[in-house]
Amino acid sequence: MVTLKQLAKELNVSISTVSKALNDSEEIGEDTRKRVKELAELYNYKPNKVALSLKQNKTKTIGVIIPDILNHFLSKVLFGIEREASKHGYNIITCISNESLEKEKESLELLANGSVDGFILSLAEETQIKNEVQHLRDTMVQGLPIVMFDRVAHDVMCDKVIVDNFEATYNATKNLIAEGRQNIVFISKIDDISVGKLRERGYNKAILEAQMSPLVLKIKKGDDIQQKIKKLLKKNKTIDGVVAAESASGVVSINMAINLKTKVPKDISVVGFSSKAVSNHSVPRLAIIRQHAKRIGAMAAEMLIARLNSTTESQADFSTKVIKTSFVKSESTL
Amino acid sequence: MVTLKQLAKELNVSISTVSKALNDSEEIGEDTRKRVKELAELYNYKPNKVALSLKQNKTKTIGVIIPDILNHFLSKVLFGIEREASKHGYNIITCISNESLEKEKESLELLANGSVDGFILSLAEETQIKNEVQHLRDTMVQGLPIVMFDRVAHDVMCDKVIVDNFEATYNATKNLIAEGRQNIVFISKIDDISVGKLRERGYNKAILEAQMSPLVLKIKKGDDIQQKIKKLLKKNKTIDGVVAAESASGVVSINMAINLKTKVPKDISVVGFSSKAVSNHSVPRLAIIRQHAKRIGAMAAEMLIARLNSTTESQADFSTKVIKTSFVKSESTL
DNA sequence: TTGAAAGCGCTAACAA
DNA sequence: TTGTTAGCGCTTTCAA
Repeated sequence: MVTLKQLAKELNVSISTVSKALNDSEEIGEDTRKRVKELAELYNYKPNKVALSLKQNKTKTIGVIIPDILNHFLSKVLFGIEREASKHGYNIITCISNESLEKEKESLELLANGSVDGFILSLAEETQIKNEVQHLRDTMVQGLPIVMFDRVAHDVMCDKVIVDNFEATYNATKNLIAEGRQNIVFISKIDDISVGKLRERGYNKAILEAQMSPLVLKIKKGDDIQQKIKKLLKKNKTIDGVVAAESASGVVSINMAINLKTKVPKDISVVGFSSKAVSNHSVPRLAIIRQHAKRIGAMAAEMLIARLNSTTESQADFSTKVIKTSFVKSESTL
Repeated sequence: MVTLKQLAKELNVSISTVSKALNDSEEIGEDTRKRVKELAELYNYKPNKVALSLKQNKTKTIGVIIPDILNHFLSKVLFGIEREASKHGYNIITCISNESLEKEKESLELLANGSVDGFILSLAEETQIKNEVQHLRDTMVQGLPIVMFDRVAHDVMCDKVIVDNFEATYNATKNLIAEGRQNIVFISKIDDISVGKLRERGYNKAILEAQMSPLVLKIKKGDDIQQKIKKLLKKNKTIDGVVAAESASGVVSINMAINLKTKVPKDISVVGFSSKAVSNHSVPRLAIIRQHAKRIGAMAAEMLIARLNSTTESQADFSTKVIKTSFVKSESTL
């Protein structure tokens, strides 16, 4: 890489002259400026990012820590973050906690050494189970702002972007009830994390309000999801509605129901959190609760960048944005 | 963040003493070393990454440019890269080209200013269509090594990690033929990119060798995949085999066949490139050609890091690793 | 055993 | 209009 020094030497001027010329300083004479710029162009000079970061004490880089990149929702959020960040000239360094508290801590510490200006993160499952948040507080105390999304720690003061999980399943369940469904089951693979619990609660509330009794199927890591759902449907022939906490449960429910000669949506309605792409994986398509993942990511990035740009160390003005889900009907419900 | 300077001041020693003490230099006396380390511990001192990068002229950061993060295969590769990189103390900066040549160029240039030590990338669709590679060569000339994976430019000299696409579909198709299938169709959403073409060629070769005639369905962006496949199956009642270039085509084929009262695998066999997770999205499960995405990512990272660590500017020893696919049978074939 | 000083590449206050 | 200098945080050579 060419440096200012080399340009200066070749042009027989000082380093600062070159620097100023390239930054269009008024101080520099027209012809000098031109000469400098031409040579810089010729050599394809680009200011060294690292030197700039050191000098200006900011890196224009955001640390993103997500629990699982294979999760379609999370990778979509990442997409949203990347797009918004890059729009503002920020890069993102991505770390994957793999649902582990230890790895989350490690990544946070590792990047809190000047590598990034702030963080966007969604908590690891283990972090949520153990409810440990000290590492998050420590990071903020060091002057690195954090924006949490989706799986947030409510007792840490910071900016947050969340989804109306409770309302979403509450409404979805009410919809099925309004269709006349009598025996609605809630199926979830994400029973351990905060958002999973909220979704279950929303379902529960609607069921109890309708004086029905809740029925919940929890699918654990390593379970054969097809077998679990098959068993459930075979055992409970009266099930006529499914609310799924994530896409796999929804899609498999439809496919398995059909395999068992149940008509969808005549005999059973299925609705679940999912994306449009995955909803294609069943015929009929899954009716989906959309989370607007990209918008969540963009919003998180926006909030973080705004905070990084704000001069005032405004302490207590943290805000929580709720991105409302929307319901996309399909042929899997009446 | 605490700096060496602050520690030095508080301890009434020089900056270099502190630096040496923390790096366990032999030069420093036992007790001084201890005092320094204790205070550093107390203040949770961490060496500033940016300063180190500037000094040592390397960032321990890898730039990863991928065309699409919502693609399950690509995000799995990313996962593999991240894990391997982090094992070696490297961070990754992720840019998403969104299949655009322009964005790919931009990202490359943006990071080639000292932000990263090298690149791992998979080409954007547009880059492959226009077959433009100058930006890749330019980057390498600047001294930044590149490792390409999956969608590679064969006429750029660099390390590569690829999949045996041709052989995979050739063998898969031959398997279907061996089952006695007579009318096998190839379905693809990724007709425009190199790997898609290779997969089609593998299918073609097997078909022609068996003296059958190839039948190919191409699904374009924006197409309704369910409708396209439905139409195909309805029109060609004799289709008894499907080779899918990616998971969606495979899964939808099974689901749609069943919807049309075709028995899988009795009347029709389906096999396709996919992952275990997505193969769950049909009953019976899709028989899959596994690409070992994580291993591909890990291998790419390994190759790049090896090159970064090699002192010799060994020019002509670029290598291409082929990660063989494996076939995972299921109930969607005989 | 410790410290001073140079230098990585850059910007900016100040001097000429 | 141009140049000198200091400094961002760190390592390392050389001097004390």
